[in-house]
Amino acid sequence: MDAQYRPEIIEPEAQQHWEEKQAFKASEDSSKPKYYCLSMFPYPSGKLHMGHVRNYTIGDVLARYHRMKGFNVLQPMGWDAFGLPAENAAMANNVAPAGWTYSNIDYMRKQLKSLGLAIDWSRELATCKPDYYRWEQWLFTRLFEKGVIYKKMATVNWDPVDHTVLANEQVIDGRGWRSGALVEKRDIPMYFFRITDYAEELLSELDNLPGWPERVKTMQKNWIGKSFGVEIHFPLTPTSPQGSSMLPSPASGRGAGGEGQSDPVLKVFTTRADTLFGVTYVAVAAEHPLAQQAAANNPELAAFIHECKQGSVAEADMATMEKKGMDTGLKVYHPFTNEPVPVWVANYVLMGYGEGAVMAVPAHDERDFAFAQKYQLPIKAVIKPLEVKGEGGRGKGEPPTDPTLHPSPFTLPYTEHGVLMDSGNFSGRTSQDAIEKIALVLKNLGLGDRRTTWRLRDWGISRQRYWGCPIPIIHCPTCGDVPVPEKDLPVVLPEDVKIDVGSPIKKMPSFYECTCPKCGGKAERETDTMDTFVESSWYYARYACPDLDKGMLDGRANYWLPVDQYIGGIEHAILHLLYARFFHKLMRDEGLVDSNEPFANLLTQGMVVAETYYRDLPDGKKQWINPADVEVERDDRGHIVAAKLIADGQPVVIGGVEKMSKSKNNGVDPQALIDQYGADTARLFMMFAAPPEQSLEWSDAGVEGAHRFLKRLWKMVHEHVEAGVVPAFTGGELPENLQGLRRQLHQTIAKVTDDIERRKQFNTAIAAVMELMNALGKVDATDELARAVKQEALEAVVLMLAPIVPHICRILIKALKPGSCLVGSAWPQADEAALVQNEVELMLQVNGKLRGKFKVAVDAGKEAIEAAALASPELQKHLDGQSPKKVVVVPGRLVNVVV
RNA sequence: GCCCGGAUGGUGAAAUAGGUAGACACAAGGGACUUAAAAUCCCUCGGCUUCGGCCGUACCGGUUCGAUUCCGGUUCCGGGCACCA
Repeated sequence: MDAQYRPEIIEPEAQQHWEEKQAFKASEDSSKPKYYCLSMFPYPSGKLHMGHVRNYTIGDVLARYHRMKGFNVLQPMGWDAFGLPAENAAMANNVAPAGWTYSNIDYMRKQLKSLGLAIDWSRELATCKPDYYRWEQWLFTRLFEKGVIYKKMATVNWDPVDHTVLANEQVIDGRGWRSGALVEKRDIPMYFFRITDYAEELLSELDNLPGWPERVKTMQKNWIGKSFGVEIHFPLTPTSPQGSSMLPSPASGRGAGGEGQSDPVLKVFTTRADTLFGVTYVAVAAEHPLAQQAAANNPELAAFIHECKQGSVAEADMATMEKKGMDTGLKVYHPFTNEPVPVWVANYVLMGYGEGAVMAVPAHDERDFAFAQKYQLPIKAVIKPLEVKGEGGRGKGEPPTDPTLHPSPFTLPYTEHGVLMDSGNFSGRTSQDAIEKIALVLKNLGLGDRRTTWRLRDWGISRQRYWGCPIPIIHCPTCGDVPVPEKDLPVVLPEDVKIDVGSPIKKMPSFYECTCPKCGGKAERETDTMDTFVESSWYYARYACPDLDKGMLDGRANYWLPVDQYIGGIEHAILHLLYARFFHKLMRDEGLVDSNEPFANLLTQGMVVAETYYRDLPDGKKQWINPADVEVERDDRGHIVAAKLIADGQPVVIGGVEKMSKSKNNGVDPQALIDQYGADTARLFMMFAAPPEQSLEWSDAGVEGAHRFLKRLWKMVHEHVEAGVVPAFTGGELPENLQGLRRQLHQTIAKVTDDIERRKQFNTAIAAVMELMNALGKVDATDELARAVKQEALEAVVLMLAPIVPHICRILIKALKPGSCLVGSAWPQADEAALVQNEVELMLQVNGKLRGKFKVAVDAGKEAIEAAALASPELQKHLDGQSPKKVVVVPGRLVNVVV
C-alpha cells in the first residue's frame, strides 16, 4: 500500500476495473430481493453541473449501500435528449441539434464515468433515438384509436414578427426573446391526452404512496385541485315571475362556441354558491361567445378584446397583470331574483377554465372586490361572520379584537364562510347549509346543479418544434386524422437539417408528403412533435428492456418495476412526476405493466443554487455571465455587495440566487473540482455539505476539508497496516477505554445504517464516522488487543464510507483484508452486546433552565431518578431554600424541578 | 397573484418523537514542529457580563414544567404555475 493518497491514480484504476469486470451489470435474479434505484436522467446540455453530481451521488450511495445489504441492484442511466436548448444552440452555433446533442452526450458520459457511479451502462438509452421513440409513437397510435388522445384548439404564445410559437420561457416581459415583439395569444389545433379521465385515481392513489414526501403529495393534490361546487345558469332573457316551467331545457350539449344559435343561459361555476345573492356582475373571458357577440357592433369593446389577446399564456403572468375589464352592455338575469346583471369582459377570466365565465361577488372575493372598486360596480354584502356561541370575549388568551369573531362590524371583502343575510329564503342559513339548498333549488328550476370540478387540465402535447418525437398522424383530406400503421413506424425525424427560425421539417416535402394509409390518396404528415415530457414519462420502464425490438416492454419490466427509489430535483414535484404517474396507468391499462404506480419511494433533492450575474445589452436583452468568470466583493457579514468580470475588470449586475440553469448561465462545472481533488472528494463534500432535501448554495469553501479527511483516513489505515494486519476483534473481555471505543464503534454503525437507510441524511452519517475517527486517533494502539479493536473499527469505517467514497475504500479494504474485494463486501452490523451501558447522564433543570448534570444507573426507575436529582448539590444551591412545587422526570433525558 | 418549502454562530450545518442549542466541518486567531514555507499536530472560537449569571434559533404573539421543534400572524428568500427540463 502506497503511503500517499493519490486519487489521480487509484480512481481511474478502480473505474477501469469495475468496467472490465462488468461489476454493476444487472440481471433478473429471483434469489435476491431486487432494488431498482433510479436518478432522473439528465438533459444533455453540454457539461455536468453540481446538481447532477449531487443527484447521481445520492443515487449511487443508495445503490451501493443496498448492494452491500444483499439486494439485486439495478442502477441505469440515459439521456433526456430531445428539447428546446438543442435548437437554440443550433441557431447560435450553426450546428444540427442532433450532432450537438450526441457530442454533449459523449462528453457528459465521460464525466459521469469519472464520478465512479455503479451504473449498468449496458442499458443506456437516449430518447432521441428511433429505437426508443418508435414505441412512444406506437403507444400514441393505440391511445389515439382508443380516444385517450384527441385533438382540440388551444392557446399558444405567438410571435407576430418571427411567425413562430414561443415557449413561456421565451417570452420576457410580454415580448418575444429574439424579435422583441409584443407576444399575442393564438389558437391552434393540438393533440391532448385525457389526463383528466385519470384525475380521480391520480388523486386518491397519492394516499398509497407512503414513501413519497408529504410536500410533494400536497403539491400534486393542489395541482389536481378537486373542488365541489355548483354550476349556475344565468338566463339570457328574463323569466316570467312564476316561470320556471317556461324555461328552456338545459343546454343540449353543444359547445358554447357553436355559431348561430347560442346557449339560452350563461353558465358559471362557483364553490361559493352561498354568495349568489351578492352577485353584482358576471365576467366572461375575451374569447367567450357573449363577448364576441357584443363586440360585433361595438368597436371600443372589440379593441379591448384585441388588447386582452396580448401577453403570454403563462398563468403567473395572467395572475399578476393588471385586472382590466369593460362592460359589454349585455345583461343576464339572476336565477332567483330575475334582476338584470351586467356582463363584463375581464382579462383575468380564462376561457380554458370551467365555462370561461364567472359570477362576481365583490363583497366576498378579493379579486372581485378590487375590480368592483376600480370600475365603481355595486358591492352587496350577503354573508356575515358566525356569531360566537355563548357569551363573547370570555376565556384566556382569546384575542378580543379579532373582527372575524364579532357579528358586526366586519370589513369587506369578507371571504370566510358565515351566515347568509339579504338572501331571500336562504337568509340565516350557514354557508355550508346554503350551498346545499341553493344547489337543490337551482336543480329543480333547471338552472344549475352540484358539480365537481378539477383544476387539472388535459395535457396538450403538440409542439411546433423540430427537435422532438414526430407525432405519428397523417392528415388525409378524405379520411381525416389517420394514425400511422404499426408497420410504418417509426416516423423517423431527419437529423441532417439546417436550423433557422421555425421547424425545418415543416418546410421539407420529403418529410411531410405521403399517402393516406386508409384510402391511398395524397396526404400530409403531421409536422408537430411531442412535448418532451412524454419521453421522460416512461423511460424508467424501458430501462428494464432497452434492447427489445419486438415491443415497448416485456416481462422484465414487471420484474424491476416499480422503481424502489427515485431521486431527483424538487422542481419536478408536479409536472414530470404527475405525467409519469399518469403514463404508468396508461401502460397498465394497455397491459404493459402490472403495477399501479411507477415510483415506490421518492427522494426530492434540494436544488443546487448559485448567484447569477448579468450585463444589460444595448438592445434591452441580458447577457448572463457565469459565476466562475466573476470576482465578488463582500461586506463584513459575507454578503456580496459588488461584482466585476475578471476578464475586463468592469462591474456586472448581481441578479440574485437561483437554481443552476443553462438559461441563467450560473451552472458551476464540477470538472475542475474532480480534476483537482478527485471524484471521492467531490462526492464526499457534496454529501457532507447539507442534507439531500435541502437546497444548497454552491461555494467551494469546505472542499479542502473533505479532501483532508480522506488523506487522514488513508494515513490512519496505512499506519495501521504497516504495523501488520491483525484479525479483527470478535469478542471477549476488554479494558474500560477499549470497551468505550467499541461501544462508540457499534453506536456509529447503528447510526450510519439508520441515517442512510431510513433517514437518507448522509451529512450526519459522515459526521458520525468523523467523530469515530477522532476517537480512534486518540487511542494508543500498541498492544495486540487494542490493535484488534482498531482493526475491527477501521474495517467498519472503510465499509461504511464505501458507498460514498468507493475508490479510496476499494484500496483500503484490500489493504486491511488482503484478498477481499469491495464490490462483494457486506455492510457491517452493529453488535448489540457492545452497545450495553451501565450508567446514563441526565440533565437537571430548575424551572426549565439547565442547572447541572447527574448520573444514574441505566435501569433506574422514576422514583430513583427523582431521589437522585433531589439529592444533588446543584439543586440545593438553586432551590435557595424554596421547596419544589412539581418535579418532571423524563427517564433517559432529564429532571425538571419547578419551584 | 396562487400552491409548496425554507430562515439556527463569521460560513455549511447538528439537535431523529416537545427535553443539554451549535455535534461534525469550513474560515479565522494563537501555539508546536521547521533555517523557512507548505504539510501535519494541539488550543481558542454565538453575544453580553459586575464572572453570580443574563440573553440568543428571521420577527410578533400563544400553548407547555419545558418550544429551533406545536399553534396564530408578519417579513424575507427559494421552487412550481401546465411550451425550460
